[in-house]
Amino acid sequence: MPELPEVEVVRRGLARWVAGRTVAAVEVLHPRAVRRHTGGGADFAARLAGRTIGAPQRRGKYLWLPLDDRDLSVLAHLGMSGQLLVQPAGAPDEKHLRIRVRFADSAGTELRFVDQRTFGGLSLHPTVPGSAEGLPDVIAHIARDPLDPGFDEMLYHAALRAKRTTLKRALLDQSLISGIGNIYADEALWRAKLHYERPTTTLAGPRSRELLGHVRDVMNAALAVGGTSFDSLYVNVNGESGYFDRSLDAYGREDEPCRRCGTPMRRRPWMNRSSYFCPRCQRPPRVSS
DNA sequence: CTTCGATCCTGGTAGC
DNA sequence: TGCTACCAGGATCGAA
Repeated sequence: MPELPEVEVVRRGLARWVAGRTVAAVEVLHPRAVRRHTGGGADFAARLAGRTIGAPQRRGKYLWLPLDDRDLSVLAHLGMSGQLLVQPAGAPDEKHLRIRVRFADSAGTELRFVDQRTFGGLSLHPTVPGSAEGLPDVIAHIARDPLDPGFDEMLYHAALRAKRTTLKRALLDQSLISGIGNIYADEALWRAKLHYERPTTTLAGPRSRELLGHVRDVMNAALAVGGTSFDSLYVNVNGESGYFDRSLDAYGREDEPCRRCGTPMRRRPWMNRSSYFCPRCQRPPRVSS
């Protein structure tokens, strides 16, 4: 499941292998992969052809490629299973190949969007006026992520505490703080010894800063390891958690001993997914919702 | 306005 | 063995 660290690794791969190249032709093989593009697949392909790709950018789990005149950007979201691969033009199509981008140069590689579950996709959007990075207008509401130098920490802490919700819901709220998904939310909460259902209103400033620190730490740790699975013809993305899955302390560890206290970890159904936590280190709030 | 839950999708696997 | 049911989950949209 690509969250911020995985998407950042992909961004770096695109920066190296795709930036500066001019698009020759685009092939949309599955309409769902361009469903966020209002004009449909043919329009997406026509508008992208002939354009030159600028420096890839990222905010949270969103990735985008500004185009030459900065009027439009290609927005990409990997969803749950999306991959952006740089492959030799002659390589056999992947089973779930959804979009192919051919280039007008002699490098011999093409960009492929492969996505089994089709939660992800590509689309073209006007950029926010004055945005140097070519921020697509449709993601202007997405908060900056905790690794962004422009992340406003004071604003975040105040907004978090003003929410009438629970900690994990808030961590997953991309308009409050972006880039966190189910895996890193559970990891950060475990590190902070906080229960996922604790009301945000009860989190005092110091604890909130501590939690944010753990979010950053776990993401940086994952990023450091994720970078190693990169090679030249494969813009990373193993869709999985990369090498970091061996370092997870909470996610997926039901019945395994807590790495701090040895108590068996628990899994609880939560919002049509799961929450993993240590019942001893992460005590539930007194008044549970 | 804010919060909450259902829904989209497909492949792997557990269970019968 | 072959089938069904369930699980993974980010973002969106409509309901409360």
